[in-house]
Amino acid sequence: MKSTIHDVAKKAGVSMKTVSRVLNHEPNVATKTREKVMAVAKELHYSPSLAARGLASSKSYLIALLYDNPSPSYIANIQKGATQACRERGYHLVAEPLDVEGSDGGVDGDLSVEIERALERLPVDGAILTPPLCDNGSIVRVLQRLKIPYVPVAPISSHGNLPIVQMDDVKASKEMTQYLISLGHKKIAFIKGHPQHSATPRRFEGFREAMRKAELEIKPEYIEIGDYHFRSGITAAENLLGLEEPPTAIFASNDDMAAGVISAANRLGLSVPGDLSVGGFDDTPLARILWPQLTTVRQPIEELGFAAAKLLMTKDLAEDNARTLEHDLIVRGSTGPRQPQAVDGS
Amino acid sequence: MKSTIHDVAKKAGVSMKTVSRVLNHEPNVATKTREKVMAVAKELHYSPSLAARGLASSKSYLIALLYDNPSPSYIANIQKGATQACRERGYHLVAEPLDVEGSDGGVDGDLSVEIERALERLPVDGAILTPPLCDNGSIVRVLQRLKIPYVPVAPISSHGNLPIVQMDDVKASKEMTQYLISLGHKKIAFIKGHPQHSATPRRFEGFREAMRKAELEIKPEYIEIGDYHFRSGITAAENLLGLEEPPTAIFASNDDMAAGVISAANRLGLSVPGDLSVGGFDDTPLARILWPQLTTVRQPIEELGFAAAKLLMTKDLAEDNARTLEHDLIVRGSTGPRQPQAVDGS
DNA sequence: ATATCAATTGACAGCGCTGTCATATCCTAT
DNA sequence: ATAGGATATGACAGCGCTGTCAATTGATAT
Repeated sequence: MKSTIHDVAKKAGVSMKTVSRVLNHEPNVATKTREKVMAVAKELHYSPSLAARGLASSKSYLIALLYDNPSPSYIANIQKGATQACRERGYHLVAEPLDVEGSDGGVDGDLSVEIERALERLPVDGAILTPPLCDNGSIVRVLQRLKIPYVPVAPISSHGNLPIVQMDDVKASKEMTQYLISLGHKKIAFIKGHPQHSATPRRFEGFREAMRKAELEIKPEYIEIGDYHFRSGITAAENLLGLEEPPTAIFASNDDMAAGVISAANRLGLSVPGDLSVGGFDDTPLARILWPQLTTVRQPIEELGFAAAKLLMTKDLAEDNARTLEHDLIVRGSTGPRQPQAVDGS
Repeated sequence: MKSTIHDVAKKAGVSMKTVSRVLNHEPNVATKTREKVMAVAKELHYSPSLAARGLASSKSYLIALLYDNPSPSYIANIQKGATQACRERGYHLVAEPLDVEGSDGGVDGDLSVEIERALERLPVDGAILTPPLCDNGSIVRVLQRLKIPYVPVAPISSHGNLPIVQMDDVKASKEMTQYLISLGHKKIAFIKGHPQHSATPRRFEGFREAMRKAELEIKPEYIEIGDYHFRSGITAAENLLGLEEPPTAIFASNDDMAAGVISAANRLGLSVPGDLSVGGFDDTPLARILWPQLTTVRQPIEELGFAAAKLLMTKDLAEDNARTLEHDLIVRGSTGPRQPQAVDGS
């Protein structure tokens, strides 16, 4: 039933090695031979055994996606992009969820063991490291010791001169802020994310740059510190909107917190975007579910996954070592022009 | 660097075959020998090569997770459970997102080809089929032709006497309805999901059973048809709440629609749960983000993934052919006792 | 002590492919 | 026509493991 390279070789009247060459797109095969082999291979429904190939060439045609658990949709998108890239080249994506928190008490022993066991056994040809894993020393060390090439997605720090894929958080954040400013807002508040997260300082930096450039004051009381969760968005918004001179726009550095802001505003009887404009970041599914729908920044997540996988497979690992992909500012209903004080909309 | 079975055998003073036996938990190995081998293996950091093992035994120790794209969180949870099960047995999970919609115009040719190419090359030992794929004829056919064992997760139809894993939608829905009834509600509306989806009729059935059992009338105008999306929840709620005699509780058959209901209610100035109780289904992340948080049904998704993978690996594929896992009714803030008409709360 | 049988162990081939290196073929320049 | 070099092909070993089956050991019964 299942045909081997031997069958193809015999039927095509060539040696196994030649078939192998054709299948691997190696050079130095006569066009005629190549065509003949291709034809026979198709006819016989031949497809090479990954195991045999792997054993002989010590490659596995497998790429691991290492992740902890940021939002499910983030991972799903990375995974989608990566799988797509893999398909194009006959690779496959192996999912390896890790549990940084779970590995008791922060002693990084457990985690290393977990990942090591998983990867020693499975000789993947490369690994994609998503945040926050890409900044986890013990994981990176294991990878290096196992000599597994990896590509960090949106890491905080540089990884030697390893190529990384990322987006420009600073620029995106700046664009959102500038958009808010262009709507006439001057009193703009910002809600930072979790201090540990790599994007947090970058998103704030973008905000600052835009404000400075527009010569707008950043009042200290307009800067709140959140943790990327819905709840913290509510708290921050309550503080902000309780101020004597509340902001007319709030830029929350992710969608969940922005959702919190909208929720809080609604409860305080403020209309969005009439009384308050709200900007988010990430374009999660939530952004479209909210009412009004959220103006936010779409991260090129799927593209990041695609690029990471491709880098791993093509071993351009030395070429240019940071691929920055383009985001989009998605304008929806949660932002609008600043309303003149003390006058109701419409 | 990388040690082989040969190294272990030599160092332990036994044959390779014996080492192999120990590693595969085969019987008929003297306890003493087993321990000795284990010790040496650990000392040498030995871990078998999947490729070699696969080649020799024609098994791959790989399981494919085939999915289309219900919600990302659904897949993420299935994946998490499945990976966990895989780890316990030295297997790995390969993610294979498929695109049923995308395969042009519904001619199922494309999709078959897509999956076939992916799977012919990668001889997985089994596949987990998530909805809606498990009810897709062409996919099932490919799997059968390739002789790949598969376990459907929550399929509509039975698959011969193949084992499946599922939850009891009818029972869960009934419980939610009974809970609503126990709060004193009598005018309870139901929002159905997308007609194509397997769970839709089942969830409605549970609702009906509970209502019938409580001898409560199901007014035709209290039954709305949605599509599992937020938007349809809004529309349905607007219809329902615009009725002369509006319901005091709405049971939406998933969380997204329930979120729509809450949103619509808020906009109409109704308080939840004061004026209207709202129940959802799925316990998506959204359920905790809403305000008030949603009373809903937690599906045992992770457990389903775990069970499916385990079935595949242990080849109990004939034993009992439907594993029904337990759900939970999660009571949160969106439901409360029925308020006497025309009296405000507190 | 010896036959008998089960438990334990090992020798060896070979899974399907690719790397290495040798060989055969073709073309170009003399 | 012939050497020289490039191009195309093939023979063969072996990747690291497991299946088969034979050999050895130990235990039990006579």
